Amino acid sequence: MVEYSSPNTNKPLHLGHLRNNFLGWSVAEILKANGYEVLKSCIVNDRGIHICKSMIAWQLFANGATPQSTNTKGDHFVGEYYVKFNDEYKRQVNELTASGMTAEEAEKKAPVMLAAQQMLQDWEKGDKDVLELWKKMNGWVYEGFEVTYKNIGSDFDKTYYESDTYLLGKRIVEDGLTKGVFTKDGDGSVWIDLTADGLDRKIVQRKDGTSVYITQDIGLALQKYEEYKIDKSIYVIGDEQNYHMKVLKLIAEKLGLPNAENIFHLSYGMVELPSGKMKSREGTVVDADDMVTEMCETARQHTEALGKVKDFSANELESLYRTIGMGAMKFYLLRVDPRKKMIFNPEESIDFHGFTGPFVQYTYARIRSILRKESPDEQKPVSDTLLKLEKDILHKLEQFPAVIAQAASELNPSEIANYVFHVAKAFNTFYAEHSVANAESEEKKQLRLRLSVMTSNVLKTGMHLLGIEVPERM
RNA sequence: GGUCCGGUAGCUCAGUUGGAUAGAGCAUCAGCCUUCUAAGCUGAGGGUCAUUGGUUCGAAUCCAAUCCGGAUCACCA
Repeated sequence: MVEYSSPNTNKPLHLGHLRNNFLGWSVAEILKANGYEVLKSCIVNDRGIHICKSMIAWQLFANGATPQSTNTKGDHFVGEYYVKFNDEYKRQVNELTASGMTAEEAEKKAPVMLAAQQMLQDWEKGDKDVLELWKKMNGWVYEGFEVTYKNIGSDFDKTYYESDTYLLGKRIVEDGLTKGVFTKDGDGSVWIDLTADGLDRKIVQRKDGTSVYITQDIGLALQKYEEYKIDKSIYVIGDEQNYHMKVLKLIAEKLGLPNAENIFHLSYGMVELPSGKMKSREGTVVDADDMVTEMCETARQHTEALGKVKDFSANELESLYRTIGMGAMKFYLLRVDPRKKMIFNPEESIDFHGFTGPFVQYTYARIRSILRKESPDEQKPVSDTLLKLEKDILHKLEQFPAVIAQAASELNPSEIANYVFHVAKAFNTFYAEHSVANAESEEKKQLRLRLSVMTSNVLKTGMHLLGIEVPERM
């Protein structure tokens, strides 16, 4: 099982989430290509203090506004209130410190923060009004996410909701207490001591009895196993959570959960801006929806400038722009080693030349153009000698199965991206030097037609493993 | 401070089970469209592989130290 995406329902998706989504989807496909049975799953972090924050802000500032009334996409609408909460929180903290409170005290006593904490307790108690507001606002976010997921091609076989799994987590905490894995402090909070394993003491339940982040993860780990008896549980989660995942696995082992040793954290690096890390709360994020729109727009400009598809219908054009725009974006995010952090400079938009998605797509379209005019004839003899550039292509093509296996064993789609680029490069070099249609002999022509078919198949299959479509013409 | 990750061309990245002149793409410069799509092809310039020491016939790759950058160690998620 590959768990990926895992959004919070308090803000829209950004570029970092896109890396996660593309990576998770691609890893799942690569594993399938190696014969594994794969389930794609998603845990929606739909409850918790962060959700309450946007709910509080909506109550305070919205005056009943809705996504419909403001004509805003639902996830963006709710995200605005998450930002408003943090603005108000900062303002209140400043006010309190100005009146003589220490910063630490002010952060705990700010009225909006107290209100959010109270709301979380009310939520866990099942307060009717709180639950109703929660459902309403999450509903808005889901409507927004649905659009984004459809755009970027993310899909899931199973979606889990934290609001369903946290109770199982809390039950496991109870069990752990009786087993002596966890201990309760004087104030009622529950802890696990991992100092013997080189880590720290970690809280698993707050003194007010509400659950923390890791509580639901423990519950989910068990639930996944009980439902599907999975033998490998891959979590596609950012490397900022390395410690958290280490703790999760350790706790699972100490609790004796049946699948503890199958938990694997596919840790990927953050996408950073030249100015540093993206922060939702400070508005320094590259929004996922904006990014998609921009890429398709850039694809349109390039396509129009080249003027090769003037006979396309409006629908065909729209679909082509999406194919190229998304191809450029996915390839860009998947071509580097997932474990490494990467820097994205919004000033320099994603390239369409060189080591890019459109380069590979272009090579494919070029080959299809040849094959529309002529296809190999199985009856005719094939040249039995290979020129250097023909041999180069064949040599590359032969590596495909090994590359797929390698990508699977490393859970690394960049292996595929690099490979597919080199195949395309080899074909283009050949293409500039030799002609297929006007080959020196009929045998040569047959050979080259077959090479073309094989190359186009490898490119198409390889790109599919990255979640990228290839166009017949561009 | 503890733990973990990283530092390769102006920029973004490959290469790290030790092996020949360290590779791409972008950017710069010079060429290539009367024949299958120039989103392409060919070539040039550009590197003390952070630094120092060690192991080795041989180090970008292994070891140690140092410097620089980042993540994390929350009753946030």
